[in-house]
Amino acid sequence: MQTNNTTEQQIIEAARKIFMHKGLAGARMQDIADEAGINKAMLHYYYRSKEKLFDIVFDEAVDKLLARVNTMLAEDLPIARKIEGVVSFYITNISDNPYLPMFVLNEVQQNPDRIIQRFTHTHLFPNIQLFMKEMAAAMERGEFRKVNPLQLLISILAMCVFPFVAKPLVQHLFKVNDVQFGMMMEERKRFVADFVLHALKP
Amino acid sequence: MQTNNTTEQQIIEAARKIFMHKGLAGARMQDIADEAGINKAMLHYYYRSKEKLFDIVFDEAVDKLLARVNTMLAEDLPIARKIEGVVSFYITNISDNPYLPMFVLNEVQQNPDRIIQRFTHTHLFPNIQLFMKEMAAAMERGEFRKVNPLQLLISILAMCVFPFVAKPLVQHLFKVNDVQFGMMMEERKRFVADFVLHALKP
DNA sequence: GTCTATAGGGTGATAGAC
DNA sequence: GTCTATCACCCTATAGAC
Repeated sequence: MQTNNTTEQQIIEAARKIFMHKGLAGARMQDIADEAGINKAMLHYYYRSKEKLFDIVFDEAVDKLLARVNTMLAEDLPIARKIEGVVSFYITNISDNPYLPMFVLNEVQQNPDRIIQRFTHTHLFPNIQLFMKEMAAAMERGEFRKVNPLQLLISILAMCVFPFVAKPLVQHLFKVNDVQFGMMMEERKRFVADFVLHALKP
Repeated sequence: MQTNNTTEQQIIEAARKIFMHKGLAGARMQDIADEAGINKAMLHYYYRSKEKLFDIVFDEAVDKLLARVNTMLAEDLPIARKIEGVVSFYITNISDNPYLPMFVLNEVQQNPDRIIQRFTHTHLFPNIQLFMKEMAAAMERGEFRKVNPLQLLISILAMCVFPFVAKPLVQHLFKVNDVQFGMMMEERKRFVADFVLHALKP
């Protein structure tokens, strides 16, 4: 049982790496087996099918992407601090898994039904609505300039996520290696927070 | 020759639709043949292989995505007007082809080398650099608040492109149908331009 | 130019020895 | 639990009749 647990974990890690880079359609069971250093038959022994293995990796990815940001969204902070917190948490989170957003967005497009179930299961949506209401309230108080809260939310998300989705393009066009890209994203935490707060100044 | 031309075009249009939605790995030659209403063998008769057919569709997509924005980047306008123009052109352009950015970004990640050749062929990069220089100059004049021009450029791009990349998610989470999404993107042109210009106020 | 039939190779999944 | 061998199917690509 002790090796069992390890092998299972090795398979999941290998599957995560392969699926993340190649997607469901592009990934091969042989690739995953090679990456895990085991036989192809073992994959089916532990996880019945490619589809099941993918579901596990995908669900895990969505949870990882949202869990920490979700808690930050619910915290009791002044709205400006909360924006800074969400931006910082989100960029940190994705920096640890740079291929995660592209992976999720791509597979959502391929199979929208899957995500409907998954995203509904997490308690994300209430917290997003809370966040939007707090921003709307700050506008009413005159603390923020009045803008469409949904457009604002999408913009904040966009500025955090997009650089990673476009990572290969950014790296090529502006000749930045992985280390430099990491530094750019670290700098970006302050940039995005400042950018948003300036844009919302009355 | 007259039917020849038509069939060729039908194939390209079918290939574009299928490749856009399913990607290179996910698309099947049978899908494209069905979509074009012809036989599978015809695809190979007109375009030797799946790869060649894909290359044509992909190159065409990149050109479409960049051509109009590229000219706008080079125009002689005050920087604030140019930002408004770029944002408006870009959102209009993508609205006509909502799956285009996801398609390009996804395939760039799968095969970075392909894009290196393609993006270099267009004259995009000089115009991007011009745009960044003009923004930097506006900062020097005190017309704009001083920020990192590269971070700024990525942010503008992000706010234009990301909504389309995340379209299925946005539509589900906020219960917007295709018509409403179209209206949101129309509204977004002004939102993004205002947001950026406010964020850059000294 | 357009079709049917099929080659040739790969892929997910399973059977069965150890 | 782990491996080899193999099945059954699917996919790209081509040959060849019309």
